[in-house]
Amino acid sequence: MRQSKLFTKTQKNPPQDALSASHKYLTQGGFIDMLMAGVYTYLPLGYRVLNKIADIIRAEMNSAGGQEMLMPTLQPKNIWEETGRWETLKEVMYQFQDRSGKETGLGATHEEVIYDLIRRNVSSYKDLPLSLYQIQNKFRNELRAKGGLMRGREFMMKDLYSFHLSQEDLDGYYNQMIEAYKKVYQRCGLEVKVVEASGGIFTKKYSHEFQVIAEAGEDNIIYCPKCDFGQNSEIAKLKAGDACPQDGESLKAGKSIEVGNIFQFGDKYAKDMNGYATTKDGQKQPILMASYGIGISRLAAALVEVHHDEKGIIWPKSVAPFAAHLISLNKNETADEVYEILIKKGADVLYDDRDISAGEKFADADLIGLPYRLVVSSKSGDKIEVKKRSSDKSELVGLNEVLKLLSE
RNA sequence: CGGGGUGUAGCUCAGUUGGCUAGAGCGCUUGGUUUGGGACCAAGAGGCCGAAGGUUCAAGUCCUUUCACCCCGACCA
Repeated sequence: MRQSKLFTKTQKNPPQDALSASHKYLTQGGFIDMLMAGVYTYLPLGYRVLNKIADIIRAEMNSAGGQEMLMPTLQPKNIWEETGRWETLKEVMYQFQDRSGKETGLGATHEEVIYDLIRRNVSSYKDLPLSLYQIQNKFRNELRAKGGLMRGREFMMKDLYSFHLSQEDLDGYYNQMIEAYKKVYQRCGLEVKVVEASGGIFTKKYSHEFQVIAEAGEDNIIYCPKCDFGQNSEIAKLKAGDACPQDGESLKAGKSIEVGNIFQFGDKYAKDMNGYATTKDGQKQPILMASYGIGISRLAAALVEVHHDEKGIIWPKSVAPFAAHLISLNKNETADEVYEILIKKGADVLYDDRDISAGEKFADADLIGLPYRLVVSSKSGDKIEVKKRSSDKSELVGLNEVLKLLSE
């Protein structure tokens, strides 16, 4: 991508009322654009990040047996009435009448939709267990949207639902998903705590949250600084200073960002929505369900909260919108040639070919935060100056080495 | 929804006790000089001062209403 053709430009002045690092840098760098409070356009750079995250999630969900599909956002009242959630969720769900007067809602979550699908399509133990997911925008009428992508009214989410005929089977898959989630965050470059939490108004059963320690977070947790153990302060029986039940380390208290939440519904939906399947020996058994969510747009915000400095974002390689930022200085044609070669070799490069001063290019590169900065100028001769965004040191290397670096 | 704050150019903001044709920096356009950390010169374009109503000879400025955004709280798959 040539930066001269890139839709967005960076802003020299960050939006004044943006306080969190992610809100500030994502806006300033041209990753997102606010349409209304809590509702954002994902601009080309931002959408690339979300897609990188989504691809990692897809890979891990698929290898855990998940099948991707896409459910409707527009939903009828009747299925929500079956579970009583049309009423209990009315604060957070966008509900309205269409022009014929029919009560309709926008999807805040999809248990009702998917369970309706399951009860009509699953009738035998042979069809189970089953794991289905989607990546889609969710709508929640938050009392107060805040922090850019941190808490939106429309936001991108991966939601997976699993179905089982026995609690043992469900437990096993639930634990498998915890491991899959850990892999997702690890691959995205985030360190998470697996936090015990309440099921809220949605389930009486226990649930787990995946929390990233960050000052900008809205949650308070007790956590182990060494392992991934944690408890949400809402339900925590342990205190800071107590010994971690996993490794005995002294626990800490801190603010965190919830980037994932999983929980078991057990047979609630089977009872509310009449979902049963026949077992091998002809018995009718309730189809158990568990839900697993990852807020993708919030995850992107959390990444920025954790990976930034005073100049801008420092994207981990796996989720960066491009692998490298190629910069041409001193109006030389070599940079053009280098760009063409890199593109031909399949490298994922943003090329700053604009006719502006060096300082401006460096400042933009720091703000946008691609993992590698490649400078081609009269000074570098036939070499390329490579600098990691996370480091101050640079070195001159040949084109082949650059290609090797980018393909790692 | 309670508390606090802000709406003036694309962005960040200034605008005095109401007073002439509403300003700056950045960005944008044109021309030129520059080119390793947000360069410089010159000439331009760009505003119903968030909206509606009111007070006044006169409103960006005062009053009322309303809309929007931010922050704290409450809330929160």
